[in-house]
Amino acid sequence: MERITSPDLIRNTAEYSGFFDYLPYDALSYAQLHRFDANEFILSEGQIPDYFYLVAEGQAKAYLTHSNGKVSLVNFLYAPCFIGEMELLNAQQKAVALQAMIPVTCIALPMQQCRKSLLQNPVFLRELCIYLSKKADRNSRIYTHNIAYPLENRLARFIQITVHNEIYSERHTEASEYLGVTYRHLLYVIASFVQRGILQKTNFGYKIINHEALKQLASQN
Amino acid sequence: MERITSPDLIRNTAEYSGFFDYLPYDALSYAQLHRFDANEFILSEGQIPDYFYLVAEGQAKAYLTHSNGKVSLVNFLYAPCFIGEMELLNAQQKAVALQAMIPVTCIALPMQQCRKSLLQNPVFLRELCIYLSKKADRNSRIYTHNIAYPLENRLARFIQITVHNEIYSERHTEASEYLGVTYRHLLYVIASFVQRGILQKTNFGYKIINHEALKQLASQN
DNA sequence: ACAGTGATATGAGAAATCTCATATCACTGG
DNA sequence: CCAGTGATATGAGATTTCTCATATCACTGT
Repeated sequence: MERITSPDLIRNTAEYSGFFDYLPYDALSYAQLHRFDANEFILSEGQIPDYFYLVAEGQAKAYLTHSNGKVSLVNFLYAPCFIGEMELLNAQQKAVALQAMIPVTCIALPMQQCRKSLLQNPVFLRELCIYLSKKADRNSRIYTHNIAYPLENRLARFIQITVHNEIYSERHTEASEYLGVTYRHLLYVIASFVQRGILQKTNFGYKIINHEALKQLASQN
Repeated sequence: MERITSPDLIRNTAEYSGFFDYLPYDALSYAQLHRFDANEFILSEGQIPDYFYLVAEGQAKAYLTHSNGKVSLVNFLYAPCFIGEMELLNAQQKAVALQAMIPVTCIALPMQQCRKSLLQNPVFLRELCIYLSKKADRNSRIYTHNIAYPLENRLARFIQITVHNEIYSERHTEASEYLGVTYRHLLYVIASFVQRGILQKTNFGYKIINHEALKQLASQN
């Protein structure tokens, strides 16, 4: 983790990410930038964070470990988002692990110094409420969809969400974790999509050939 | 739905439920009580609520309809909780349907008159943040558990959560909806529990006979 | 009393998903 | 260059879960 304390850089980042509009001025005066490399752990599981993070750039994945030792991917976090809000609110549960998937840049606010100011600021609290309510809603819908549909529909949807330049290139290991199925089963369904002329394997991923069929599968929601 | 406007009754309810401590006084002056009978719809799907509800008593279930017409149970709501927070925050997504499972009593705050006051009150906003963050966390853990474990573990856990006086008596229709499995499959696993001496069928539900075995199954998390 | 409706219960075959095994490829560090 | 590691890919059998069908029970309203 790299720490940056240059006020100009912090301010630029805050403005660029949109966080500047609702951060109290005195909280911002304590801010640092924390940069994490890809694959670095932003937080390990159960760790109590010293900083409230506003994720300005990057994405991460959240893990939790079940009591039988099995590790599950909970979800992906995409900037702009928050990390540590439960601890900020003194409402902590056992923290999940967070691992950067690509380089991640956070505006880091030390909790001790900033908690009071943040928790008395209605502008900030409203934004936090909006973020949390959307997060809760989105997760509920994802969860409900996952329970209701077989993998082929869920994968189609996942492909639509993650496709870039017509190419689906997520790591199967991560996709299977996220979709809650075995690697083998994911591969089986992908092979089925290829056999059905929906996807075509290329050197750098899978190209979507039949958008309509994919859309049909994805829209079973 | 029954409306009550008696200030004494409203105040008593607010105090009893704990909501009184963080409702702005001026919001409370607009409050009503709304009472819903069991099975009554508190909100239908997609309905934009006129009131922000603080659920003081009772429980409800939340449904959403997928694009293929399939209806899924999203989760159960237990008092004390909120209804309509996304609309209050002007962050509405398509609303889920909410149906009372038992009689439900809500403190009803008209959004138009109360929004401004509520959204400027740090005490209220903090409570809302805490509620939303716990809700998001709890849902994520439930979702992750559901994806990671087969039905027998999930059912064991569900039984532990809902058992009353040693008796599990949830309606199979609701349990199967909630657990995201077919009725038949739920019945199959329950029959398996009975055959294994974990549960015993009685006239009014299933009695837990082997607590240790149930605990073992439930704690695979 | 009876029809209608929702809840409960079982059997059987089909389909989705898991588990295990095996192999190849790509990248990294020594 | 090579060993180690993680990612990708396939086959096959086992297990979990779904679908369909059927029947009975309990309750409600006419």
